[in-house]
This record gives sequence, structure tokens and C-alpha cells, in this order.
Amino acid sequence: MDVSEPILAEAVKIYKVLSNVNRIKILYFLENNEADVSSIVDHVQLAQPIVSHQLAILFRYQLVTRSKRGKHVYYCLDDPHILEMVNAMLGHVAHEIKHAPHPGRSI
Amino acid sequence: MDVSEPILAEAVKIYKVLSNVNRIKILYFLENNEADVSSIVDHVQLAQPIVSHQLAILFRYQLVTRSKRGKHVYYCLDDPHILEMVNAMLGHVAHEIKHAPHPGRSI
DNA sequence: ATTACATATGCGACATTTAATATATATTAA
DNA sequence: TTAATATATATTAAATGTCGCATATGTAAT
Repeated sequence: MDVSEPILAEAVKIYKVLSNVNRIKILYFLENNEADVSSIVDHVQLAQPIVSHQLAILFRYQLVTRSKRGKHVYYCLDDPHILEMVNAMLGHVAHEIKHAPHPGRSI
Repeated sequence: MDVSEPILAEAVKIYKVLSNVNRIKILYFLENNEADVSSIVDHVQLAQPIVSHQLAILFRYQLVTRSKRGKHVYYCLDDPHILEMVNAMLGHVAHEIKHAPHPGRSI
């Protein structure tokens, strides 16, 4: 594959977005249903401002869409393809972790 | 997919590893051939200590293997599957960026 | 209008990441 | 043993990310 700089830079940004447990959890919660902020808060067990903050990031990078109806804002996966890729990664990791878990140290 | 915490945490770590342009460039350079540090340095146009540092991260997370022969250390993709996933992401981004590029602001 | 509710935003403390410089280690050659 | 080459590591500063708290905004009901 030819790796043009702008595309590469963009992909890296998306990887950054995905490199946070809370954001992935939110994405998974949105896998099958749209949901408003309150129910996301209930599900992921985080303070509301944190959820709103992460949602704003997911929105800015177009991983989710949002629509306001009344007092509630409903979020929805923008592109299920992203979640397929996350699934592939989780599958990969699940397989790999059995055989040779690497040290937990951070980057 | 059921998202167990340890798997999720692991996946997030790998996303962190992938969320750096230099590391991705290195991975791509290793796509077809193994290479020693010097040739990687030549190719990605970065100072040698930076390349060594990024290689150490890629190695710690088992994205590459290394073998020392003489004075040289040769690095090699550990699992081409990772690169397939990166390819999928680049494809996704290439498609998406045409239609609706998002603001360049950082997370 | 005022209140209550749902969500977003701003700010600060803290941790992490990047990349530069300098230095250390290991291997080979002379 | 000394010098040269290849690579790795340590240290640091700047940038960025995380998350908690406080507060602002917007909407609806009374």
C-alpha cells in the first residue's frame, strides 16, 4: 500500500481516538442502538462530564453522529466499519494474549 | 462481541502504539523485508536514537521481532496481521477523507 | 420567570508521549 | 588494546492527554 502523508496522519489521529478505554466502551455501547448521554453514563459508569468530553472527541473525529431531540442528545455510530476494525483488533489481542502476553509497562 | 477488560486494555495499548506516524512508517518499511536499524533510519529520515526508541516500543508490544547478527540488529514484522489492520484503517481514512475531512485539531 | 433536568464546556492537576542531546554498550577491525 | 561502527539507553523539556470539579448552556415544565 502506498502511504501518503495526509492519509497516514489522519489514520494516526483515529488510532489516538481509539486508544482510550472509555471511548471504546462508548463505541461498543452504541454498537446496536443509539443512546442518549444519560444512558451512556449509566452504562459506562463514568461521570457525565467525562462522557460528554469523550463523546465530543468521538464526534469531532466523526466516529459518532448526534441528534438533539428535546432535552436529550442521542448519539449513534457514524460508521460501523470502525467497530469492525476494533473487533478485528480485539480478536487479534485475545488470540495473542494467550500465547505471549507482553509486559504491562507503558509506552 | 463481549469486551473483557484485560483484552480491551491490551487493545488500547496497541492502538497507542499505532498512534504515531513514525512507528507506522517503520512498520510499513518492514512490510516486505527485514531491515537493520541503519536502513530504517535512512528510510524514515529520523535520528537514530528516535528510531531505536520507537523500535523498542514496537518490540516490547511484539509488533516486531529482532535478531542480532554481527554489529547489526535486524527487525522484522512479528505479525503481518497487524499490518492488514493498519491497511484497513488507511483504506477507511482514504475513503472518508474525501467526503468529510474533520478539523485538524488535536484530541 | 423560575425551576429542574440534560448536556456541554472551561480549567487545573497530574500523567504520558515525543523527540532531542548526550552517553553507554557491544561488536569488529586494525 | 585501541579505534570505528552500530545500536541502545538515560535525561530532559515541551507538548499532549486524562479526568475531576465547577460552571455554563439549552430545553421543558410549572
